[in-house]
Amino acid sequence: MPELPEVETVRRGLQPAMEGSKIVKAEARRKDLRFPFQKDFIARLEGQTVTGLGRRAKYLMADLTSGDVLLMHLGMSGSFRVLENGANSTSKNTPGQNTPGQFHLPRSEDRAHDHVVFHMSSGASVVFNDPRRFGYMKIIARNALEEEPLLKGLGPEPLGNEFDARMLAQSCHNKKTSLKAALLDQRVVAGLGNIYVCEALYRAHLSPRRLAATLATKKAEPTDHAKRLVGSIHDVLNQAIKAGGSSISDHRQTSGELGYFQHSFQVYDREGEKCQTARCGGVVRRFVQNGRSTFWCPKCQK
DNA sequence: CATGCCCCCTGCACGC
DNA sequence: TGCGTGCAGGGGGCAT
Repeated sequence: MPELPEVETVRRGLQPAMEGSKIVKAEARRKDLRFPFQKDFIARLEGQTVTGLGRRAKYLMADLTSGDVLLMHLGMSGSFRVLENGANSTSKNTPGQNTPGQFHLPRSEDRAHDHVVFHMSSGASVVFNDPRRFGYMKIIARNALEEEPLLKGLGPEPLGNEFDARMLAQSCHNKKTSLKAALLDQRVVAGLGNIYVCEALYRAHLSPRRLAATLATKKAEPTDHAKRLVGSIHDVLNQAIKAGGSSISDHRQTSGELGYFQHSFQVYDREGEKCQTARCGGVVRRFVQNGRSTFWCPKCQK
């Protein structure tokens, strides 16, 4: 599921359930996700109030009253869902349904691959589900965030103020890789993934095979290509966020609703289809680049 | 240092 | 129906 627009959609969905609420109980239902949970993972969560839920690149970051930050990554298949007034609710318990002090999900809501559950004082339960377990959670002291290896090398936010054509040209002018590989590199710009890189390159009419360095002049000044590309990245991300992200396979918003930006893909997963660019007449092709599928129109992306 | 490849894991679509 | 193969939104770790 999760590139920047999907993670941002998740953040907005979790905010009402988590911000300002206390984590009354936390459950880790296995010993690891991609990495083992820290030994004190549960202890550092229970009793803490979430004061804010932010996002950096594809990471969610929950600020806790203790001064810790809960870092969460969705990997390839991670998703959250919010169960309002779940069986953990202390104020709205149906008599006989729950033993006081116990925290259970309604039977019908307990699914395979539910690995982490936060029972919030609001009565909501926040459930992390991740079949492939490429996702992970890690608690970091806020004053140690700057040294955190997982975050350290991240480049600028693509929708942030520092990311512009000048900066993109600057970070690409010495690169020997393709434009596709450069945009997937989270140190160049943080938050794009395979779908949105394909879409942005298509919309900018730039070939994924083009050398990244061609975004800059010899003096590392941005070319028109760089300016066009930054515009396309902004456009595609903003449109996707507005659409609640993309639901390919089973990505859901936290409410369970589907995102719908997948219907707006112009090249991704459209191999063999006619190019949508006016008067192009090309056909969308697929090839493997750095081990990942690239979709593009060889006729109008140069 | 930069680059590219392998691999972690499960589920699903496809061809036979 | 069942089985084998390939592929999937990411990115850490390692060889080159």
